[in-house]
Amino acid sequence: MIRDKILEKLNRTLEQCGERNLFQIPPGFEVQLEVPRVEAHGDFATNLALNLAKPNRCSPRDIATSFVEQLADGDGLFTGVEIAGPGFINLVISPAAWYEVLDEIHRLEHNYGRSEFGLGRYVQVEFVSANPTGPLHVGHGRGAAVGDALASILEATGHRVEREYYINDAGTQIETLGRSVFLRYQQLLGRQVEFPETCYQGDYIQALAKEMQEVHGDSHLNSSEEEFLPLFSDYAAKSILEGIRKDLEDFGVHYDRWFSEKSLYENGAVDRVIETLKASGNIYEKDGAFWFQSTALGDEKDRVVVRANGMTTYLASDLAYHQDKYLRGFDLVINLWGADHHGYMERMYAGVMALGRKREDLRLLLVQLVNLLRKGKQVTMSTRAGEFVTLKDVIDEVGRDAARFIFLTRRSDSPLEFDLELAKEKSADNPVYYVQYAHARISSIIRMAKEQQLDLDNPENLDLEHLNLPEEMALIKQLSLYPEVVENSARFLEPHRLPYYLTELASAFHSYYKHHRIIQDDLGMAQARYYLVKAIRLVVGNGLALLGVSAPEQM
RNA sequence: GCGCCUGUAGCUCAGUAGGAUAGAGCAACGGACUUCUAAUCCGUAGGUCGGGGGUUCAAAUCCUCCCAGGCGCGCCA
Repeated sequence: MIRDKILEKLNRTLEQCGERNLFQIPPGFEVQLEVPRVEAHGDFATNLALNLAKPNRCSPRDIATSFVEQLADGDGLFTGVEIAGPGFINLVISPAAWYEVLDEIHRLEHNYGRSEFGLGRYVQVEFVSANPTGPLHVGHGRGAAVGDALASILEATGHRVEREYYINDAGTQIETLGRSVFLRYQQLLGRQVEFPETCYQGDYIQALAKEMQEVHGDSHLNSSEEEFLPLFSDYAAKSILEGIRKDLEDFGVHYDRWFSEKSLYENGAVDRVIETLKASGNIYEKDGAFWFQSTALGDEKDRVVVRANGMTTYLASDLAYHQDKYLRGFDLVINLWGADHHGYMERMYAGVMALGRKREDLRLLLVQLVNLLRKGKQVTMSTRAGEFVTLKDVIDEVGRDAARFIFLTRRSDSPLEFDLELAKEKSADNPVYYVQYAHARISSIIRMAKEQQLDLDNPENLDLEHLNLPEEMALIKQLSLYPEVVENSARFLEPHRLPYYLTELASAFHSYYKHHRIIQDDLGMAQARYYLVKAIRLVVGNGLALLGVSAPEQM
């Protein structure tokens, strides 16, 4: 990579400067290299002289001058080195070095953009994890898109990744679910019973009740709670979970593991983690309950893990769950949570630390709410009343690619406005088509070249010197940034960087396409441009793949 | 009251690890299809980066106070 080459050169020069006592270099000093916003400032710029000025108590420009004098350029990487402004060193890279980017892309193909950044670190991404008490809604879709893309990006950067869904199949909400279905079941059989507001109101409950009636007839009409509850709860949760699983599959999200909360109770993991934390002094008894002393680890108050009535809280199973994660060997555990859980974050970090891990071994990412709109007007949703737009509805209406792209084109911690009408529009209003269209257009060029039986793929007579337009150089530079974009998305756990990059790349391509012909009589020129556009297609395709969005050859 | 998130163009959002003159899309206005896909392109206009202070050679970015919006503060999940 060009960036690495430059950095290496700069660091070597810096070392020389130190050896010759031209100026002092503080220990741990790192050279910063950036792509300047303004073209006139070169292809790359470094502020090293500015940063070294203070420790050396002399002017940045003097440092820059002695540095540049030492900067040997044997291999002709730079065609310009300039000191500018307060002391920036601006570097212009030779076209030959830029052309190598295209060779690299063609050589690596689908591996272009992959890196060893993660060094085999074993990472778990747990996302969606919606309670199996109702179908997935749009908000879950956002979590699904973000979690899945993030996992893919981490994979691409050398991490070993597992995608996991945590099933909250224990606890009161599952009992409520079973009770809800049972009450509807009774109603179906003609019994007048009251259906409390605390029960799940959605139509899907009726459907489940009907299924129970079909299988069991009226044999449970008079069952006691002890009898009906496990049966109805189990059936409903399993059935809803199947629906969730299918919705996610249809959305293109595949999990490596579905982890049952109930299993943590059944195999004693919850009891074990409580005992462990008691032994380590992190859990104490007060008022008949057991408390996790999370304040010692940064939380604002201590939290109950075992209630006075002997029941464990949600935190207890979550502690067991996270202990299990680390026992499975994950170096890093990432959880995507709905924004309404943010009050829960500190105790979870505290929990992880109590379990002997570092705070950084857990990363909790909040996915903010989705505001569903139709033609700019808010679509009202109320889970309690059972009125919500399900993920399935949205996918059916706007399509999987558009939905995923829109979910990913916002930072996940800021609320998202999702306009159903806009998402369906096939225009530049809708960036997903804009990016896909670039891919389709290039595919079309390739088809055309094949139809005309043009020999554009022959490496023998490929001469990249034909690519000398400013917009061609700009495109190559943009392509060279792709690996960094992927790496930074992984580093900061911010998948949204990728769709932005792809939109910009597509924009540069569309403009280029409009103004210059690829296929043309000048075969040398045609061949060079063909090489360039095919590289663009590869990068667009690679990027879309990471986002879980298809890259169509025709639109 | 306390905590977290957010505040950038009319709207939706970017802003790369503190860098040089703050960006894109949409909407508005004006243009471009006998050509490899017009789901496209070109141009114009639009800003006190919520506000005040501070740190720095340099702040949308870091610190602090204030304002506004969202969410959360249970022996609930």
